[in-house]
Amino acid sequence: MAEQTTSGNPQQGASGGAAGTGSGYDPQKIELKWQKRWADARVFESEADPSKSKYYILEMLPYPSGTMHMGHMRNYTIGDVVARMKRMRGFNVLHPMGWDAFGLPAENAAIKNKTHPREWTNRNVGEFQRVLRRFGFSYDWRREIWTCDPEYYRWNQWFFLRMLERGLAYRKKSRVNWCPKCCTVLANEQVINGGYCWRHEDTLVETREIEQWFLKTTAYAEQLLDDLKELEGGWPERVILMQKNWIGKSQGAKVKFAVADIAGVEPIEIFTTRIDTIYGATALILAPTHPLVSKLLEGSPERAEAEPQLAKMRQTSVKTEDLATMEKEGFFTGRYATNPFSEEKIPIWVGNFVLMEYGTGAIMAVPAHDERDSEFAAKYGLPKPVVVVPETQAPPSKTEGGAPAHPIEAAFTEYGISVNSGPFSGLKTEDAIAKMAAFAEQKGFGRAETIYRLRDWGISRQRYWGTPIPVVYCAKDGLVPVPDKDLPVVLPPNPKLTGEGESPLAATPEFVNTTCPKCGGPARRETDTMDTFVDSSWYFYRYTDPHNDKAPFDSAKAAYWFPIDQYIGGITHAILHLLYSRFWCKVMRDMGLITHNEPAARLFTQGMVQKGGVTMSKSRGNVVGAEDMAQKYGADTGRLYTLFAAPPEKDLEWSEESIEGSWRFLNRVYRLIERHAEAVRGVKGRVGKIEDPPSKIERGAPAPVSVGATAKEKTLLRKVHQTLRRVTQDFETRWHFNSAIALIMELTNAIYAQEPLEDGVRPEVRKEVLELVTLMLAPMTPHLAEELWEMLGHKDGLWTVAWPAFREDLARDEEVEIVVQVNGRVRGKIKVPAGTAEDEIVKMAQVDPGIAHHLAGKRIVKRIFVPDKLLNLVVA
RNA sequence: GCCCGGGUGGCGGAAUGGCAGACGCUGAGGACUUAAAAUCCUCCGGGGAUUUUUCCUCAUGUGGGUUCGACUCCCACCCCGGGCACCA
Repeated sequence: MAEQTTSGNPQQGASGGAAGTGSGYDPQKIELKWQKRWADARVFESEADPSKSKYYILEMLPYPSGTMHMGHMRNYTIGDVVARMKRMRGFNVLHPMGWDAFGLPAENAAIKNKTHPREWTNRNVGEFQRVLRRFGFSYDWRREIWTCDPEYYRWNQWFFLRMLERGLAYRKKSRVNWCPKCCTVLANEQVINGGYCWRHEDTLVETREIEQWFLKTTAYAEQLLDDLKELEGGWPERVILMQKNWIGKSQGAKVKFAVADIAGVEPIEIFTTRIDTIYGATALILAPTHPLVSKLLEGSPERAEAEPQLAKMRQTSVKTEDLATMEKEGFFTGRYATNPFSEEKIPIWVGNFVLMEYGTGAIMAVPAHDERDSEFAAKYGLPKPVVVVPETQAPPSKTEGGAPAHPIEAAFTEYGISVNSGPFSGLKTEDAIAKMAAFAEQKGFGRAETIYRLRDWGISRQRYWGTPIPVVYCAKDGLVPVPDKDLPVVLPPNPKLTGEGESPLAATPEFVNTTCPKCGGPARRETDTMDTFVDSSWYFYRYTDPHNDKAPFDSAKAAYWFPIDQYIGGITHAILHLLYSRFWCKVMRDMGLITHNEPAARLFTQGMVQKGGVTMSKSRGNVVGAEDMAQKYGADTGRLYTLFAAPPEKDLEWSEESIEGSWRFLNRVYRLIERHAEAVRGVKGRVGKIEDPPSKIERGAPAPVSVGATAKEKTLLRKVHQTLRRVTQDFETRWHFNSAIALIMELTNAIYAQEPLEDGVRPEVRKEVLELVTLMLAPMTPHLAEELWEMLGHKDGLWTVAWPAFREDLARDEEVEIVVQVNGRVRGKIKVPAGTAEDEIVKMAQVDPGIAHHLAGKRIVKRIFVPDKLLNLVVA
């Protein structure tokens, strides 16, 4: 930003008045002026009103950290354009903003600077607020939310208690991901790149066993999957797919294998999607962390050899990315299990590729029909009996037992026909799966079952800057929920934050020591705080009723505003935030707070802003500060460029050179209107108001000159109404803001081409044209548009004005250019009055010298005619 | 490995079966100016023909296909980005 010191510098141009750009466009002055007017007129404040059509548009709430840069602004700019457009379209728009204000960075900063996390948070929120206001976004600031406000997080606690009552919150000891830098537990989803902390991408995550609080997201697995259907068409396909994969539904069967030879050991339960291949199982393989492993090794002849290997497997860090390529390793436990179908004894192994977290932590190995098992079997010399053959390859006979003459090399994993499978031989795979599962259930050693990859949501964090979990532990009464009337359980004001050892709350006696709500005796408070994804799982409901102190929100208000009509945010939240929000919504529905199934009807994921080919971020040091931007060019130029440089869903490469183009364009528009403002000021202009019905808005467009219009006037009116038609489309249906801006630029160029307008264009036509330019820009560059609107002689602010309706009669072309092709190649163009008949155009084409010589000596065998557009003559 | 995106001038991008490269940036030239900036105008994919006007031809990652006509639809492949991944 610094090296631009030519006198074309907009800052000089702006502050120096007419110098620099040669126009009086001074964004610093007009932007502040209009922001103040909007605030004074309370333009963006809205209330639930069932008599009005509502539109709830929401951008994901930011985590206020560091400097706000143009990467942040893209999200809000897109949202603001849509919000303002919908306002102009007469919708009652809810467009709120708030702060994801709890979280680790605040606490880490506090540790580093020996301050309180609140100070860091306050400072950052202050900066973010200032920048968002500086950009003129149309938020209803009365609804602002800070998630670290006790009046907000008390409802996190309230929800937690409700979930506890419903059995959706529970405590269990579990292996957790522990980040040594954060000194806290991470959710599985916060472990990225196969074993690294999501905040410290260079820090390997360890595992520890701790008592944790969980929310039972798995109880809703089927609904979370099923209701994705409701989102089709409204959410990006890939987000739906990512959610689907994350939930990971898998239909199969669980089967119990009895352990042979040793008494008192419970059977080993495996999960398989291919129970039909069970006659081909040549081993059971357990996860290294499977609870039965030690029991099996006890007294086993293989124990001495096995134990060191087991120890090694258990400690190997779980780097998932290596997992996929890692050599499959295993060892024999010295024990055998009985295949309940074949009664065969098969060896029990332990394998490093079997995951305790998925299924039952144990599998049956079927080397002939599974890739991994095949690989494993090859390495350790396990047999590979074939039990399924392709349907095309007719089974020789219902052979009983015995492997085929030659072992197969590759595993056959497709469906086919069962062979060598006892009474199930000869069945098609689908039938075999159904019959064998039924058989297992009938005999009591198994059943068909559906499992999910989705796991319960671990919400415990051993940190200070989050929502305290509202339970106490009493020696007499055990775990006791804090009664609603005692909420919120507030954070102690002066914690000792060291970043080491136990959690800060545990180290604060005045917080920990309390009395039992049941017996009044001494008790200890829970010292874990909640994952901040809890805060963001329902904040958009609070916006509908932000100051309610009786309930998280009023159901009637939520019913009016919900579902969110348009949610906008980064693809980075495609899984976690959205999945948790969907879960929360379903829980609230089951509690009777709301009636809908899904919180957001439409989701838009905008692309990232990059500089130098990488995503703009503070840590990469390639940010373009939003405030610097506003100071140099003004907010409107920043907004316009962000919209113009790329379509909103694609990544945007920031270019200091290109932005000059947006700045120049706005100046060009300003000069144009400045030049004609005086002459048109007294003329009657547009009258369409936001609250008017569509028919009146249409009439609001003056029909100034259908009689006696000059050629210039016709050209201008046609161009402006054609532009309006296409821009309206780009805004409403496609969100192609970049091409909408291109169209307005083209229009501006066309107006300039007709200068001097005084010569042959009456003031009322000039006014119509300039007003439409202004209105089309209004959602994108609202400050400039207000200023221009005022210059054009309007007393009422633009916020009272409706989006204009285009006039079909004015947009229609009188003369069109027909493209003439011969055999599909363009050979000429003919200008004709609109609506000219095909035959006529063919005649003209045949005598057109440029076209005629392509037809010479040939016969026209076919004609394709697109009225007012194209004629294709096929010749032979 | 599987699943999504995407590949168009020097650059960002436009064109949802009908003139490929709109619009903007960069660059070149011109006007204005004592000069510079700003502003305004013109040109700007490759090759070829032509004295100019102009005409032909190739070109949207590669190779096929459908069609009167393909950046657009279909098939195969290559490359780039993202997601998932011993999921039993």
